[in-house]
Amino acid sequence: MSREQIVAGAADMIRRRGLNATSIREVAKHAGTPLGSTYHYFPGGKNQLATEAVRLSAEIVTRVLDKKLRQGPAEGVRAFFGLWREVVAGTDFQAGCPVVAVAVEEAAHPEALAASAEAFRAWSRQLAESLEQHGVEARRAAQLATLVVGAAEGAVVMCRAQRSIQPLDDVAAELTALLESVISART
Amino acid sequence: MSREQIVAGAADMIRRRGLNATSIREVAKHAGTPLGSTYHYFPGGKNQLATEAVRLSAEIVTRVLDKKLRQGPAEGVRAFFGLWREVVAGTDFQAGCPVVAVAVEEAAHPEALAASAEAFRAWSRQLAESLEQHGVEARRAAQLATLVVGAAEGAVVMCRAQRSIQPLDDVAAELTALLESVISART
DNA sequence: GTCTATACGAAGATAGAC
DNA sequence: GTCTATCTTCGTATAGAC
Repeated sequence: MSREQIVAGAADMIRRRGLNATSIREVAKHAGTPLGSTYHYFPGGKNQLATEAVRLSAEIVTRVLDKKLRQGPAEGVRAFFGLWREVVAGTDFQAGCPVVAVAVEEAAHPEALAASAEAFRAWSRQLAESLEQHGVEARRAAQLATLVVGAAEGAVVMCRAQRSIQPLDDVAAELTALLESVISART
Repeated sequence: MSREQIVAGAADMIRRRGLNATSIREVAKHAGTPLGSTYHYFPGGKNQLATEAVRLSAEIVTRVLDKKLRQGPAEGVRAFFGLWREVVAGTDFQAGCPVVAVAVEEAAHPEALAASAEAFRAWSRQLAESLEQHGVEARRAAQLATLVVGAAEGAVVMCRAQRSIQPLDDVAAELTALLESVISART
């Protein structure tokens, strides 16, 4: 089983149960590799594994965003919400965002926390740049981008707790409307 | 040490480290009570303690909201963001929302998860009712209320990861502006 | 380089002495 | 009713046989 599959498995477990409930033992078992091998690939232990899991998850979202934002910020935001909707609904409300899970449980894994911060920053910046390219003033674009990322992440948490997709859909509806009005005003 | 202080201590540890990293042992030590006593007061074990911690935290916010919303939805939203700002900034980005922590780590604590869902629902409903009373149509009011709660919670997570209060302030600025425009349009 | 076996600590929970 | 002592399980991590 390849190294990246171990990381992907770890990311999946983290987004479902959280970081602390994800043991390296279980990650190894899930990947079909012995415990010792896992430590051979990840000498940094749990910290390293969590960090790479966050980075991998962040990159997947970044790539989708990068592609969709070429069709404009509205399309990018739609895709961003679509991604989270798929994760939450596709796992029967079992999974959320691994970046959030790591950020909430911080503590003994500083590098993983830094990777979380970087993920949020990367997504926000992508959205903000796209908004700027469509005429939104820089400060406002940054604010709106943060709002989109924060609201989506918060809505994912609410959806899982309430076992309903409605929070995500509600938030997506409000934000797409808001962004459309902001962009059309500047066009 | 009173029963409620044990719960308050647990809530504080949960919002800092997360649910799984909060052991009953440490909660007991922090409260100055022996481990056995804690199980005497909370025979349901960790599930019960987590559930009560979430409910207590939820009620504190509910009470503030209830009071501030009498001065209108804008004032309520301002207070809501103010609360979270105080928690995040006042702990040097160490603490977040215990309701989110429990929702993200789900797993073996179904009652605690249900309490989280109830907390989100209660806050949203309070905000939605206030918006309705100020002329916002019911469906829209519910959407906006969900947006406020979700965005605040997501921003809290981002603030902790990035060790910056900016996400919360950005989101608050956007949402207060949005709500003002919605309300003034209906007045 | 891969994996087995194990060291060591801490978790949830309980039994039972006071 | 209060607390000490302990049971059992599982966590991270490593030593060292193949």
